[in-house]
Amino acid sequence: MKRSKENAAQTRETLLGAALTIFSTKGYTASTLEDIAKAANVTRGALYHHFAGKAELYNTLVAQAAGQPGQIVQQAISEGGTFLEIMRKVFVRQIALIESDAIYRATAELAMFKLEANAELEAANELIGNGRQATLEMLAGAFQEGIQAGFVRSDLEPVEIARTFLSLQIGLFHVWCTHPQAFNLEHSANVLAEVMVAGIQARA
Amino acid sequence: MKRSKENAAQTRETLLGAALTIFSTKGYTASTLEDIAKAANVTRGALYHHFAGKAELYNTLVAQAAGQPGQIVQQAISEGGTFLEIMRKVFVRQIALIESDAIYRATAELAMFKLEANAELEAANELIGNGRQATLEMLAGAFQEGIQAGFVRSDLEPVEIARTFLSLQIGLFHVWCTHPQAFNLEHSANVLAEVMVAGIQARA
DNA sequence: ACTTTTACATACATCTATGTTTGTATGTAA
DNA sequence: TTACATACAAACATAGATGTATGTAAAAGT
Repeated sequence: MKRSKENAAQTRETLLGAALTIFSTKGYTASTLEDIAKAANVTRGALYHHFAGKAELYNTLVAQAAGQPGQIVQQAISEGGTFLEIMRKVFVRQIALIESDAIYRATAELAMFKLEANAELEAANELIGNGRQATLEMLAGAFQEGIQAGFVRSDLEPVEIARTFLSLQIGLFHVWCTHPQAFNLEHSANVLAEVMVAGIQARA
Repeated sequence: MKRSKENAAQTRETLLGAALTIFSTKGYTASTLEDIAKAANVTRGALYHHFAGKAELYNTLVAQAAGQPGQIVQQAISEGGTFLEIMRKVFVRQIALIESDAIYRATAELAMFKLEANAELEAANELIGNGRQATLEMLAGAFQEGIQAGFVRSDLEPVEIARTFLSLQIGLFHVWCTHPQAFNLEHSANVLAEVMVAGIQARA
């Protein structure tokens, strides 16, 4: 039984992973610190050594995941291209993130759809809210430019279009979370992007 | 202190209402039967007399709310009209249901976005899943007809369009639940419906 | 080589929710 | 009007989760 510094860091990571697994399986509230410790092959003593409690575990997980969507939008915008290309790119990459990164996916599902009201978790919720707000504003800015450049129909407010975009994404994620085996996420994402783009582009 | 039959039925209703309120406020798992009983001005004895436990309270609530979305779709389709009219109608009525019926809204929010994993609640989840499946199929059928009638572009599969429709609705509901004060639900719903319809209709 | 932390395990004390049981007043029916 | 059922309240017994306090071996610093 070694307990070097690197070993301790590993234990910490293992605990975080175990926490995510247990949270996803049993839900946050019903998850016991004993469950998590056992899944990480340590005792609650180790858990309390690394984290103040259950809330800190959760907040740490969310902090790792939040911000990624915003980064995608920022990155796609900075890469340039026509407006509609950017939109598709963002949509596709968000979906790719969900499909490829199991940790992000589980965290997002947990935080967005599987979390009951909890005063202790305000910090994480605020983080998520801020991230979404930032994403919304970046998207709205992009739509604004798209309108001025003549790519996007001008009868809709940019913010509303951005909200449509976000809603579509979140809704698809939700539907897929509830019935993952019912359809192919990537395929549906392409259809949604297609419909969305067709719906907002300026008519010839 | 009367305890006639009618009075007992009233107590039962009060308990259900209190349960929804407490569930919405504290989340299902963290809600205590003591909390619920207290909110209904009775003791846990009364609660256990009317319901087997917490799960039965929840299942009863969901049973009351599930099926309403499907009814809206069915109703709108049976009323006839052009395809795009039907689509708008469904979208608007769903949103209206959410805005006008506080009990439905709270139940839906609870069941869709605020419920942690729980084996006891499978019955309710299945109910919801079946309802959504039925809605999806009805919508897909409508889209199929819309395509054949030439209203809807023919390069998309009906089921995928239906999923787009559902995702948009659910996503908007979710975004609104997390930031109810940030925007006007009805207004955004109209924009989404507009974008959606523009995105799927056959090009001239 | 000695001391001091670190990284945990173990044990304990407290609290809270649950389910059940028992008690009782009132309504209802024979 | 008497007998029983209903609708609850109150008390209890149990289990499980939390936080903390203590113990301990190995690692890290001196």
